[in-house]
Amino acid sequence: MRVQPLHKGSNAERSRHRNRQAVLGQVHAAGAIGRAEIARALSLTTQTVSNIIAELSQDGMLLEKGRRSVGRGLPAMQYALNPEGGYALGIEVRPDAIFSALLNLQGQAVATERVPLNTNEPDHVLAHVAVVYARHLKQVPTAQNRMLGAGVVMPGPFGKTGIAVAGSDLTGWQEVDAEQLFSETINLPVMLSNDANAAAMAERITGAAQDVMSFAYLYFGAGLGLGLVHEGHLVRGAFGNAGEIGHIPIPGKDHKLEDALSRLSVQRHLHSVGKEARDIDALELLYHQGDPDLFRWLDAAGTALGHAMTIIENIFDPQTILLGGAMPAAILDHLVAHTPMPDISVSNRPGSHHPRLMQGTSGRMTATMGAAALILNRALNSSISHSL
Amino acid sequence: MRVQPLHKGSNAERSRHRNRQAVLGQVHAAGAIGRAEIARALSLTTQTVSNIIAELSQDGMLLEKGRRSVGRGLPAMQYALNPEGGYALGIEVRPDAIFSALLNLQGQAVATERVPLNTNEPDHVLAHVAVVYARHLKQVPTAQNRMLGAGVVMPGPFGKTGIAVAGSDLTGWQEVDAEQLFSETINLPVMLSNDANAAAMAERITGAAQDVMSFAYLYFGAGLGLGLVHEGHLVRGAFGNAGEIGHIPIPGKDHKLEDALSRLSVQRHLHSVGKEARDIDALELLYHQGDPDLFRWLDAAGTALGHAMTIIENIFDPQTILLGGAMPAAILDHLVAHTPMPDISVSNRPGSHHPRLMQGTSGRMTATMGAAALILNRALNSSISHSL
DNA sequence: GGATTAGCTCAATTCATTTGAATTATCAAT
DNA sequence: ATTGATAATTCAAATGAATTGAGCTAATCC
Repeated sequence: MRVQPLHKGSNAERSRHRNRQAVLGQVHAAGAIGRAEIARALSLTTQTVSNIIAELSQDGMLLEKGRRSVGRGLPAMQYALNPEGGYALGIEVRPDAIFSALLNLQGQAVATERVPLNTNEPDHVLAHVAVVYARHLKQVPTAQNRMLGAGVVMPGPFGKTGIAVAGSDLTGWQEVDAEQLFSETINLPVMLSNDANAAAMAERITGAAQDVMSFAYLYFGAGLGLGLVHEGHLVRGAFGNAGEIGHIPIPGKDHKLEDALSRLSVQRHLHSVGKEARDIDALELLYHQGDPDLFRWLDAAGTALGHAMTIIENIFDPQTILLGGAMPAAILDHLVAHTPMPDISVSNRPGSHHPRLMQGTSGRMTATMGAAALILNRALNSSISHSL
Repeated sequence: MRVQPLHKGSNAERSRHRNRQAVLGQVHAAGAIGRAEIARALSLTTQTVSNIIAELSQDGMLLEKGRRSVGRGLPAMQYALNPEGGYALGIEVRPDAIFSALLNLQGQAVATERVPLNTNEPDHVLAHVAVVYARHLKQVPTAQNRMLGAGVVMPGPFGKTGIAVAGSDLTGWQEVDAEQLFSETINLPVMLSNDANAAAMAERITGAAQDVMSFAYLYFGAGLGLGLVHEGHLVRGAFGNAGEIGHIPIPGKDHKLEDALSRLSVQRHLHSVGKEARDIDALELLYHQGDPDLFRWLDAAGTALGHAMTIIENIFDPQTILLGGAMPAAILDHLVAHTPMPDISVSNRPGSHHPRLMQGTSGRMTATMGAAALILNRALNSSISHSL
């Protein structure tokens, strides 16, 4: 068996590529920044950064934002990302629909769409994706020649495993190389991921975790997912299935974590008392009405969330845990505010800079935009050389 | 707040440094390998690799191992790591003793020592470490000018947390910068880590996980630790305390995982029935005698191990989980052979290349040698530029 | 025994960075 | 208001390390 090298060798051109990315990353992180400051941060000379910035401006990736005087000396010309300098497509394939979002370089959605599906077999899905993508490009003509790639979110786990997500699985996707298929269909580099990982990346690019290097993201999707970001990079696991936290057994009456902590769980609980909450809005309404059954569920969910936190904190020691996904913001708020912090945890430390539990982005499109964020992150943060 | 860049910029010299490391890494992974093959693996030209190999041979890091004919063409000159080309010091500080090991570039221990401690306060420990290090250098004079660095293992968790390891904590270490202190004392670059992470690195450098990029290592130390290696790199967590798995609550009569699965646990269990097993050898003896009390513990431990596996596999999705540390090999063997694999897991996949649970290195020095392996790994595998 | 294949080296070239000097714009002190 | 210090930036030359292309060597294949 051939042992694959961790990292390829470096040469002048690969250095330039890496430095371009690093410069973009600095600009993204700072919002607006001058050449000399970037040079200091990257341990490069101003001359080098100057050359790279000239190149990036030429390519339309950067915009001049005027000079900013901060003390003595020549005020530095500030540069910012040109939002129209690059675009990333985000595709989320669900059993019954495709969600799609086109993000610009600053992570803003410039086009979104939802396409219902009759069948979710590969050919059918791919055809719809091609059509949606074409529609986005027509809507945003600037994106035509500036596509960085596409992120695709599909329900995990990938490959054959002991977990069968009854009913929610896609048919006919087990045996195919989805990344390859999408890449051929839309003629872009594709990154495949599960919903939680993608959502975590969205938080890192534009959301609550922009300056957080290591964090965990508990994501309410169909079940309960976990996105792990360690030192700025996704922890995907050897087979891309890291973060299937919902299936972990917990002490208590419910068998698995997601039996107590998921959208399905709350819907089942409400159903058992004769109430229905078809979607996020319905749940939000019940919450604002102070529905006692919903609050009973929230109590149990909080306990489960405490267990999840103990596990995540002790195994992964993140700076913070974010809570987000397809839940009403009010419910996420409530959980963040009312979940008792576990004592027995390496994260139970005095004087911590970040709260241990924070609210992330809420809503239906979180994972879709996260899919695109996977690509943006690669363009702005990647230390791994692109496959060229 | 200044956002620290993920990666510094690159230039010709940093490229060379990186390429040198990459070449060393290839040689280490292959055992013996020719220039052209390295060049292919790293996407460099043979000329470049040739230059680097000449440099590394000059520096005494590589040895020629004769030509190997594999087919047509000029047989390639094989190169291997010169074991005497570099050394790493491993220090393990325990409450009552210091363990120390000097490893050569191939990961073999060329000197080991155990120094009992009266007190484990910083000054005292540092003085002993300096003495032991000097003794090693006298024993292995070649190492004098070829020290790559020192790895130090101390009982975690680091910093103030909600976990207090009653009695096993070191006194006076909470407020000091241990890495800094060790580095000043022995005048070497120092990497600080907990036992499980270090042991995991040892498995990757010389042990059962040499060609495994992502794995988890369950380590029997004082309690139960977890070392995580993801894509060849340790996952240390934001504050260096990742892997404190022992404190996770599990379903069942025991509160925490390490109440059922640790050396302390088996000793307590045996004590409760009037038996004593002071050390590893005593445990091994009981095992070979078929002691029914020990086997009762093993059954419970296996159940707990199953829980641990479910958590690790579903959160981290590793290629395999290794079991090692300060336990008799026979007991590790037994656990590996008799633990039922959890069904509900992303790792429960047909046709997997690695077994889901494997036996790692057993014995008292595992973590100590792992400490040194942290340094070797940096020299052979690191993608992160050394602080120069 | 000649053709083919593969490993390796020499010398020249190329790429991207660094170095050092010069220029410009601002602040601060006289 | 003038002068000096400071900082950002650019220009041109030098440097470091990789690539390119030609040539040599030692195996196997036919």
